[in-house]
Amino acid sequence: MLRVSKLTDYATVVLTHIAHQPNELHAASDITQATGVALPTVSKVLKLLSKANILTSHRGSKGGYLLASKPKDTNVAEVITAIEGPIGITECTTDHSACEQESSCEIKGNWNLINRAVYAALEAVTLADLVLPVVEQAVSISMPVKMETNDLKAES
Amino acid sequence: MLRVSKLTDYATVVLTHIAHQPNELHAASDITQATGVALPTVSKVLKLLSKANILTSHRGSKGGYLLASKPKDTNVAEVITAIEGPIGITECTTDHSACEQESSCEIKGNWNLINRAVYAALEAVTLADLVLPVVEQAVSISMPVKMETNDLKAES
DNA sequence: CTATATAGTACTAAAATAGTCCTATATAGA
DNA sequence: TCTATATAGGACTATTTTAGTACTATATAG
Repeated sequence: MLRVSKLTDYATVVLTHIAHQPNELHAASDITQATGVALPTVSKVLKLLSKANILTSHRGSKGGYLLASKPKDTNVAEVITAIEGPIGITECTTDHSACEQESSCEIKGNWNLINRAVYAALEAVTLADLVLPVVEQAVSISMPVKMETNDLKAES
Repeated sequence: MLRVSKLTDYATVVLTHIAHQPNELHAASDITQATGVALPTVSKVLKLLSKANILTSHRGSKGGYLLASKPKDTNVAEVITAIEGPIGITECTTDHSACEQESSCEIKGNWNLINRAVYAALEAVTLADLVLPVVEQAVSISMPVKMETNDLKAES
C-alpha cells in the first residue's frame, strides 16, 4: 500500500496546527483540544519531533513546544524521518545485512534510484506548504518532469 | 518508514527475472530455483500479477507465465498496485470515509499532492529499467526538478 | 487418461504498529 | 522553598497487518 504510519499522519496534523502560530508555545493538552487527536498520541508525537529537533521543548509550568525553525525550513521528509526513521522504500536500502539473497538480487541499485525520487518529492514539501490553502500549493511544489503524461489511476 | 511490503519486493525480483527472457514461458518452480524465493511466495506473487494483467498465465503441462506487455510498458507503480492495491501514502487518500476528524483536518489536499509526486516517480521506472545494469539507469529515469539541490540523508 | 501447472480461497503464525501508563525531572509563580 | 504544571523517557499491551502455508478445483499437453 506504500503508506506512511498513522503516527506520521498525526505528526503532520500536529505540526500544521503549530505552524499556524509559529511564535507561540503549544502545550500537548492544547493541541489535543484543537486537533482531536488523543493526548497520549499527541504527546508521543511531540516527543519524537523534539528529539529530532523539529520542535524545541520547554518544561515546567507554562511550558510547551515551539517550532525550531521557520515553517518553510522544515520539510515532510524530515518529519517522516523523525517519526519512522530513515526513509527507504524497500528493506534492503536501510538494512544492508538483512537480505539473504544478495547475490541473486540485482534490484537493489534500482530501488535506490526510486527511493531518491520519492525522497526528493517529499523534501519539496515544507510545513509552510501544509499551512497554505490547498489551491495555492500547486504552484509552489515541484513535480517530477514526466508528470504531465500520466493520470492517476488511484483517483476514482 | 515509508516502505513497500516484502511481497512487492519479491514481485520485482520475479519480474526482473522474467523480463530477462520476455518471450519465454516461466513456470513457478523455475522462478523459485532461479531467484531463491520460496515457491508458495512466488506462486502468490505470480497469481496477483496475472490477475492485474501484468502477466498472462498458461495452465496445464508446459504451462507457465508470460509478460503481458513489453518490459518498457510495465512500470513500478503498476506492480505495486497489483500487489498492494491502490497507491496512497496516507489512509485518508484511499479510504475517504475512515477519517473521524475530517472537519479539523486540512492536510488531506496536501497529502494528495505528495501522493501524486510519489506516484509519478514510481511510474517513471519500468521493468526495462530494472533489467538494465545499475549505471545505465540514471539517464533513463526522470527526476523531480528540485532533485539536484538536495542530498539524501538516508544514505550512510 | 494422466501428469503437470495454474486458480482460488481459507487459514495460521509472526511481526509491526498504535496506543496506554507510570515514574522522573524541570520550571514558574506564590 | 513549596506546589502545580508540563515535558522526558521507557516499558508494556492489544490490535492490526503481513507473510507464508495448505488444500481443492480446473485446465492442458501428450
